[in-house]
Amino acid sequence: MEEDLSKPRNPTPAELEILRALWKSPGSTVRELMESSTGKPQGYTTLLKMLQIMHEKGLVERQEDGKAHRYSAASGQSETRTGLVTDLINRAFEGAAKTLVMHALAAKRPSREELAEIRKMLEMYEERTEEEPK
Amino acid sequence: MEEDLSKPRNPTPAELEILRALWKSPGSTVRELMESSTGKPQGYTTLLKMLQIMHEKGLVERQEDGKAHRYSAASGQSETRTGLVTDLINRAFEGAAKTLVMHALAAKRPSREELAEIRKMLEMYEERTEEEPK
DNA sequence: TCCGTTCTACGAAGAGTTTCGTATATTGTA
DNA sequence: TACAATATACGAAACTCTTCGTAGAACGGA
Repeated sequence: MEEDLSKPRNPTPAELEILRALWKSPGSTVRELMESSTGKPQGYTTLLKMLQIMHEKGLVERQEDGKAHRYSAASGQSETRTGLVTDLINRAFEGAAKTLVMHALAAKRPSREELAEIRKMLEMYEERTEEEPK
Repeated sequence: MEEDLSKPRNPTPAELEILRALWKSPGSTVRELMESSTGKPQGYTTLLKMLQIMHEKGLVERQEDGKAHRYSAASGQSETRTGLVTDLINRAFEGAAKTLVMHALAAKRPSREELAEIRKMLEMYEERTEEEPK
């Protein structure tokens, strides 16, 4: 099968786990990621192999540092999150963000403060949507 | 590996596609699903095999109808959606529904009407959250 | 220089997902 | 009854994801 290098695909669960660590500590070596890992313990070569594959896929960038490599996420956390949400909205919510939002609220019951923040964002979008009727 | 039949796992992408058809037309036969399929064309036995596997996993129920089987989703659309959203919130948003909601709005720009509906839901949750401070 | 440490590279195994070919049973009809 | 159509069951191939063992290169200290 061909590889599509034009746009980065959404990360798999294990890849996302690694990206989370890289967003927190960009420019980490494999060893550093190993030692700061909080998830389930992985072998060193397992993590290395994942990073090699992610590099082939274009999910991470790396630079040499002595004999080791330092890895960073190729896309920002926000972009990646948007990609994941978009995929889920399309696959499970027929493209309707509204429906996903309703289920998110039902699933996680945000605190009063969080609800207020969401409402603030919402009002911002309401104003903006009025101006651009596309 | 052991099978966990206690709670239904989240469906895979191909499984979700089938579930969407079953929520729309419960009690469908394989042939009916084949013919009403809008996605990419699948072979008959491919779809049949998927349904057999989903039956083993407990994702669908089936009843005999003559020599054929009629399939229905084992869980409702809403439950399944909540499961998928919960998984994504945990894996990519550190458990914060608020952050996912913000990205969903950014990704799909809901219409003015949808925004108003979301805000209405939000206000409902704000009231309820006030009453139950857990 | 030699040895131990630490790194990358490579290959492959195991699990899960998705696809489909083939075999077999059942039904309805001429 | 015999045939054609249509159904399920079964097994395996192709693909992806995840894990890790082994090999070999590079570095630093005794």
